[in-house]
Amino acid sequence: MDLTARTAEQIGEALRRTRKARGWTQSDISARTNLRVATISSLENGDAGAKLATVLAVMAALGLEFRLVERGGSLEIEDIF
Amino acid sequence: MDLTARTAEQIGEALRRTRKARGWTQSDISARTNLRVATISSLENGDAGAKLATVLAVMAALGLEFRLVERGGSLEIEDIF
DNA sequence: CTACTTTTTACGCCATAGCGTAACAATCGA
DNA sequence: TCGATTGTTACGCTATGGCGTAAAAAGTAG
Repeated sequence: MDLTARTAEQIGEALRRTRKARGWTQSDISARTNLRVATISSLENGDAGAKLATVLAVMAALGLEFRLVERGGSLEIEDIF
Repeated sequence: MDLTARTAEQIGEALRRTRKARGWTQSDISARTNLRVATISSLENGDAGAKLATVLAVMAALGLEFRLVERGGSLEIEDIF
């Protein structure tokens, strides 16, 4: 499961996929973040207008963190050693 | 240079670091994104209220992309093969 | 110390995120 | 097939992001 994202749609997809992988509902995320289910829904559907705080809250609830990497940079040997 | 981020502050720092590494000014980013210099400044200083679109625009200008990874998950062997 | 560049902050304005609340639609299990 | 859970959409409301514009503050080279 590669969770690379350059767009709000890709971030939303990644969040939804992770949530499903955890077996959770949007309501579960809502409870853990104090965000409304509607907000989670909107975010998962790729709302680019969402606030960074909102994204970070959901990420935290899912136990995820961001890594900012060079575009297309798919695991080079220097990254390992 | 590890660009892992869980907070708006960390994202801002990562963006600023990358920009400096490219030898660019906020004004350069502004030109490439049509965002105001003030907006770039605010973002680099950790504005959690920033819009996702804003973050993504700056990321694109810097040639960066997001990777959503398990918290603390620092390169496990399964990620390589 | 002085000019120039870069970054930060301010003000008025408009657009919209996320809230409470609620209804509606879609998905799923028995 | 149907009841129930889950997800999407809507309305009015308040708060605030990012805009244009501008000025002040901080950093840098000479």
